[in-house]
Amino acid sequence: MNKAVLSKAERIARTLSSIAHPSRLLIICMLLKREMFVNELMEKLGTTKGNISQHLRVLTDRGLIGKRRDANRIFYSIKDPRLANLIARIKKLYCPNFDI
Amino acid sequence: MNKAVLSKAERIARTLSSIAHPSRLLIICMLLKREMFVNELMEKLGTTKGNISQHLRVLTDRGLIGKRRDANRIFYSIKDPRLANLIARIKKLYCPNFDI
DNA sequence: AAGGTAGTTTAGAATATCCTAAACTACTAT
DNA sequence: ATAGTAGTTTAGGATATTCTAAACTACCTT
Repeated sequence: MNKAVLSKAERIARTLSSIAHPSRLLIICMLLKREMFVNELMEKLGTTKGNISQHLRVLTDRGLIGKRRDANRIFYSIKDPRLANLIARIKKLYCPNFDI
Repeated sequence: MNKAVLSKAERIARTLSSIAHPSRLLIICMLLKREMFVNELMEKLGTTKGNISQHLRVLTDRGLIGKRRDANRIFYSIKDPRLANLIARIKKLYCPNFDI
């Protein structure tokens, strides 16, 4: 197997891995509706701020989401709106009645 | 966060995880073109048969691929052809020039 | 400046994933 | 029956993820 192909597969796999976690998938789904700040996400997901912050960093590092500060809140949002289509297709294929 | 929603997110994440590995992603891409048996995949990916077999089991357990035996070869193939659309979209989004 | 609110980072333990090597099973051919 | 081919399974160690708890940074208000 060609080396270039392998490294591309690695890149895609790395990006997919960032989506392939229940909390991060839910974060993405919520952010696709509107930008949110950490405390909001924390309450919705029922975990700690530290944990949310770690997941947000994974998504930020992979370039899926971005952030902006407003006073002492930090708002997160989806960077590429085409992600909506991908998520929609994933839902449709693997969990048709998943509506969040 | 609703418990039903969480378990659906877990199910989707679990499926995505099975795709989110370089070797398994490449296996899926190759199987989307035609069914293949283990030795073929092994040569293409340049790894051991044991390793390939383990990856194939992950994909089989998640229901992404199926198998049939022909003599002493076991042919693997994609179960749901709609997976092609999903993979195509993933490629387009995260690695436009990934052509395998 | 002091205290409160919002978020990040770090350290560490628990768990999961991955690869290798070797043993094992299933089928085929002679 | 024996040997060869194709594939699976298991055991293990190595590495990566994940969560929790606690410390830390940044901004705001009074």
